Formats: sequence, C-alpha cells, structure tokens
Amino acid sequence: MMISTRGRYALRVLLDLAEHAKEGFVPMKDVAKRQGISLKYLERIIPVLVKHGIVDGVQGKGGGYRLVKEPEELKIGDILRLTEGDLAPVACLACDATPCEREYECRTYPMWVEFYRVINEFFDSKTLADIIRTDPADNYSI
Amino acid sequence: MMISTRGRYALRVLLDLAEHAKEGFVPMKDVAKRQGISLKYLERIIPVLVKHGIVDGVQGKGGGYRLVKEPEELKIGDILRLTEGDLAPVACLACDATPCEREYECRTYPMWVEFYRVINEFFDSKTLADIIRTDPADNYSI
DNA sequence: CAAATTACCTATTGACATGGTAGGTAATTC
DNA sequence: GAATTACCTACCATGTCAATAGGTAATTTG
Repeated sequence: MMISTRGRYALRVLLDLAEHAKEGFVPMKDVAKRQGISLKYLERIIPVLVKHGIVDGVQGKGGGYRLVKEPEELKIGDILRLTEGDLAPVACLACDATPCEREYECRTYPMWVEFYRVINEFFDSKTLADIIRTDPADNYSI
Repeated sequence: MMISTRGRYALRVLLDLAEHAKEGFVPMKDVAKRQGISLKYLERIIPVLVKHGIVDGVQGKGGGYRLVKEPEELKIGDILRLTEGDLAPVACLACDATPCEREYECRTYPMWVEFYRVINEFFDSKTLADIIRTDPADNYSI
C-alpha cells in the first residue's frame, strides 16, 4: 500500500476543518468524532501540518485547529508528501534510499522514474478545494 | 512502498529471460547471478508466473525457464498485478479489503478511484518489449 | 483562583508484511 | 547413478503500521 492512513486521515481532517472554517478554531475532538477516527491517533498526525504552516492550533478552552491557507492553495501532493514522507512507489526512489548500484544499467529504472513523476503530477494537479467540490454521490457511478 | 521487490524482481527476471531467449531454457541460477538476486528468493517469486502461463519451467539438467509469450504481448500491469496481488494505492481499494462504510460519503474516495485507474493505465500501456527497448544510458538524463 | 478544556509530547504495543533463509523432494540429463 | 534443475513448505528477523497510554502546558470560563 502506498498511501497509509496517515495521509488519508490528514486529508480528511483538512477537509473537515475547511468545511467548518466559519466556526473558527475547531477542536480535534469534534473532527475525530465526525470522521470516526481515534483522537489520540489524529493528535500524532497533526504536528507535521502545524510545523509546516498548513494549520495552526490554539490551546485551551475555545481552542482547536484552523486552516492557515485557503483550500485553493493547498495541493494534495504537498499534504501527502508531508504526512507520508514521500510518494515514491519503489524503494530505489525513496528519499532516504541508498542509491541503487544498478541504477545506470537497470532497464526498469526509467519506468519507475516516469511513474514517480505521474504520481506527483496527479496529486499536485489537485487542491483541497477540488476535493471539497466533489459530490460523494458521484461515487455510485464508478 | 507500493511495488515491492517481488514485482520488481519478477520484471527483471522476465527481461533477463527475454534477452537470453535464443539460448532456450535458462536456469534461474544464471538469472540470479546476473541480476544479483538470491536464487532461493527468486524461486519463491516464479511459481505464480508459471501458474498463469507467463513462463514455463523444465526440470533437470539443461532445464530452466522460458518465456511463453512474446515480450510484445506481456503487459507490465499484468505481471505486477500477479506478483503484487493488486496495485491498489489505498487499503479501501484493495482486492481483499472489507468495503469501507464511509465509501458513499467520503469525499476523498473518488480521488483514490481515479488514481487507481491512472496506475493501472500507466502499467497496462507498457509491455516487456517497451522496457527491453529502453536504453539504460538514458537514465543519466533524468 | 479552580476547574475544564484543549493542544502538545513521548513511550509502548500488537499485528502484519517484507525480504529473505533453510532444507528438502521430484524430474531430467549425461 | 551422479549432477542438475525446478518445485515445495516451513521458518525467521526486521520494520512499519495503526494505534493506545499517560501524561504536561496553555488558555478560557465560572
């Protein structure tokens, strides 16, 4: 599996925050309940989004999280790369990989590179706003 | 990671078999040595390719494996789906997944479906013959 | 001030997949 | 009959995933 719950939950949290943006700071407790995800687990996913200025949090009563940028400015690719580390489909392309010795003689390597580019372009071509516009009812027609 | 060593090694084995096709049945020992992959591990990867008529094996001295079809007929997608199980990028799309209850209200679900289609189309648009034509020297220009 | 609420932080855990290894048996050829 | 090969099953070490547990720090409200 390529996209773990970390990336998928992060997207759902951000969507939830976007949909409740007018309420100001939204407590993660509410998001967890609405999304059916463990609060404790979400608390482990959020920090990287805070650190990179995607959301900001305020402690104490009346606190919670808020989107810093507009949904139109948030590329899905950026969110997934933050939460997943990278989107490399094979070990030889991962950020932390030790370079493969066979790289320059491997006939499959160019295909993985091309596939990696397809992946990044796919997710970079979509923003949170695009997903918000998605009508879940359309799922039926797949 | 989405494509494990199983799928990647399977491709390299098939490429190796294609390049040595004129020698008849090629012992996996030779392939393992050329590709720098453990023979024992390859022996665990091959059976599914035999079972589905991609290669066939002959035992005994002078035996080995041989491609059954021409490289032009072998879609990369088919090989990867056989060796990897499926190419689902998220758990909710995997073959063996229990259907997600939120499927019809989940705003991210359609994106995963679309991405899944992109993946399958990418690998189904390439054959083993396409990869054989790849010049590894081109890797330098990426 | 005290209680409640929230974000924030670190450690631990169970289950499972990955990437092998080990040790054989069956078939075929020389 | 010896060598070579495919074929088969069991086992194992490691790491990641998906959480859970148990707090502390900051802030608001009564």
